Amino acid sequence: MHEELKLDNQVCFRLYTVARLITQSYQPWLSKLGITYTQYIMLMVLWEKDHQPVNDLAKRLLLETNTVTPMIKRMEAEGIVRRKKDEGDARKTIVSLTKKGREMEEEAAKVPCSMSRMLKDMGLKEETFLTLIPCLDEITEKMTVNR
Amino acid sequence: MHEELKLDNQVCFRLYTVARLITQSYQPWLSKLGITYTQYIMLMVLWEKDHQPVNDLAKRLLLETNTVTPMIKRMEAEGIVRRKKDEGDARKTIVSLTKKGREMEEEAAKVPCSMSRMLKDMGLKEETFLTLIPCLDEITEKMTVNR
DNA sequence: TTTAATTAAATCGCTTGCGATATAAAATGT
DNA sequence: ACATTTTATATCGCAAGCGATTTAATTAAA
Repeated sequence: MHEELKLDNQVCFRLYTVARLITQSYQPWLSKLGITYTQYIMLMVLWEKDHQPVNDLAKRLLLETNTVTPMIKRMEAEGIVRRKKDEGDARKTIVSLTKKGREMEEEAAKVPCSMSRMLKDMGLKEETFLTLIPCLDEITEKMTVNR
Repeated sequence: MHEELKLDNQVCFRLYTVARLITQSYQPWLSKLGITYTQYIMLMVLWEKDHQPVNDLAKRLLLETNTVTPMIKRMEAEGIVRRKKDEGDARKTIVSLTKKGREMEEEAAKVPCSMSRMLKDMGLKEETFLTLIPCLDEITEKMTVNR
């Protein structure tokens, strides 16, 4: 048996699992809003700064445009965002929030608090998450230097 | 602006990002083996213990059977595993490694070492990952008590 | 200025991941 | 024995996620 191939020795499997578990636990609240987790983080980006080209949105979320374009189109179909060609540079597609998309921010603002309470009720301490942050940021930074 | 909705304040986004980035960085080696990351962890489970029902594999990876069944079928089509109904309990499908699947372990055993070196070359310290492990394990444990 | 290279989006094909549901076998209850 | 419930797997439909390629617009180069 190759010790290095044991699942229990894999950090990546742990990250993969925790990311899925946490994302799943957002669903009860997000489904009330009628959005997915990925759409939720996309909206966060737009609530912070409206009217951005697809490329900037993709860069911010560290996703490829071939993930973002179809996603934005689904959100457009839901009436959450609008797509319009940039007048200065016709290659760019500018994504903007609709009234509906802007108004969702109020409801969405309750989600982080609900999540915190739920995690706390499960017996998870804030400290556990605070320990993760600098490590995750370091990994992200080192793995994205050339982008 | 709702402070709690800023992307930079989201632990979950960090987890989601790092999990994707690390998984992606496995690809150069895994594509040589002709498998995906999820297939790689599935193989790890089978290399540890061959001949397991779909349900046990799913439980071990904390996935649903509706994710595992199609995946196993693709691996079967690749000639890596074999599926056979359990003789004692006809509800169960037992998944076993083929000769090809077993032989892949030798090549796969080189992957963790290559990954470690690559991460090190990026300037990431072993310590960063070791800090993550207990936190991730605690989260996984607390989030899966009722399964 | 015409050509070549770069950039921005979009399209295609395929694998995951998961909620919901279906099917069949086994276990349990009456 | 027969109906009910539980368990194990599979199927369906849809949203990501991403490698590879395409298309169109802009920029740089010759």
